[in-house]
Amino acid sequence: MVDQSMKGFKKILQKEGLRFTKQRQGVWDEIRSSHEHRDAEDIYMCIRKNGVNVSRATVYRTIDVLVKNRLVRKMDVGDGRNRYEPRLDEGHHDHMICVETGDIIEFFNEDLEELQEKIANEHGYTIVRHVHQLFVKPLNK
Amino acid sequence: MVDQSMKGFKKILQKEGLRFTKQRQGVWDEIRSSHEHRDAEDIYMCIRKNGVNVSRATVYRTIDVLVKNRLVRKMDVGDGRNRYEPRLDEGHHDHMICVETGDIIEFFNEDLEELQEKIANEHGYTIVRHVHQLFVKPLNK
DNA sequence: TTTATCAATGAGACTCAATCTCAATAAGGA
DNA sequence: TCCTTATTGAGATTGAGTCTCATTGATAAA
Repeated sequence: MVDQSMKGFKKILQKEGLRFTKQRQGVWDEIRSSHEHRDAEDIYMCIRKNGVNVSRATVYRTIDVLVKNRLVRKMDVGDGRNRYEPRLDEGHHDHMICVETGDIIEFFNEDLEELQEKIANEHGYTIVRHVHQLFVKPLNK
Repeated sequence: MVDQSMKGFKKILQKEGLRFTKQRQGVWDEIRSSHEHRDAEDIYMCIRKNGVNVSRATVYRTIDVLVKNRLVRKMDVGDGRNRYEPRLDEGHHDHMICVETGDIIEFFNEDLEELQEKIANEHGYTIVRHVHQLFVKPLNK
């Protein structure tokens, strides 16, 4: 099986006029390896644990490229540290954040997406991107 | 006409066991004076321009009290600086941010609110608060 | 009024995620 | 191999926001 997402990464580097280095590979490998919503420090530490020598600067720089090219999604959870998740082929979703446990639950609702666009249109705009986070607590208690 | 919102502010300070001082009054007066979405530095500078001697520390501390007691709404626009707007009696709304001009447009849609709660319920949660921002661009061009 | 008590303030130190600098290093083409 | 140019990384810097603590101010008790 061909490593499709690494191919896509190489294509993006090429498009951006950037070289393929083991540091950049390390960053993308690490982010791809998990569907969790992780912060830059966590990603940085894990790459080093895997034996790839990399600096924080390079991690941030590479993440910027990945975010720009939609291989990674950046999310601001409101605690000062951005979180990152790979955008493989699952399609769009938003997040629900449990205020009691910190759990992050993904959700997607087509009606919601349509309604948002409709609201923007009514104001003379079209949506470029959106941030939608529900801070929630469990129902049963 | 009685100054209703200043009364509310005094009541809140009392409830929190805090004294009514001219610095705190200055912060609330300044935020109340405009419906714009301003950052702390802007609010701080304006208070000083109005002749009230206050420090950044006091501005931040007072804003915290106001946010906690829902007299002020804190919003993270994603550029590192939080914005604040007074919560007078207009009720809830979300924001649309124009990526071309930086304009912030307020909107409210009942269906959207209901749909969100429904989605949370389906996952076994209830909404405590939510962040919903549409980053948009003008339709006509 | 005097004294005691405790909250409030503010200047500046500090935090911490993220960005920037720039000398050293590595990649890739000829 | 040599050469050019991008990349890297250690550490400095930034900037919003928070914290410290000595001083000030308000209130209460006597």
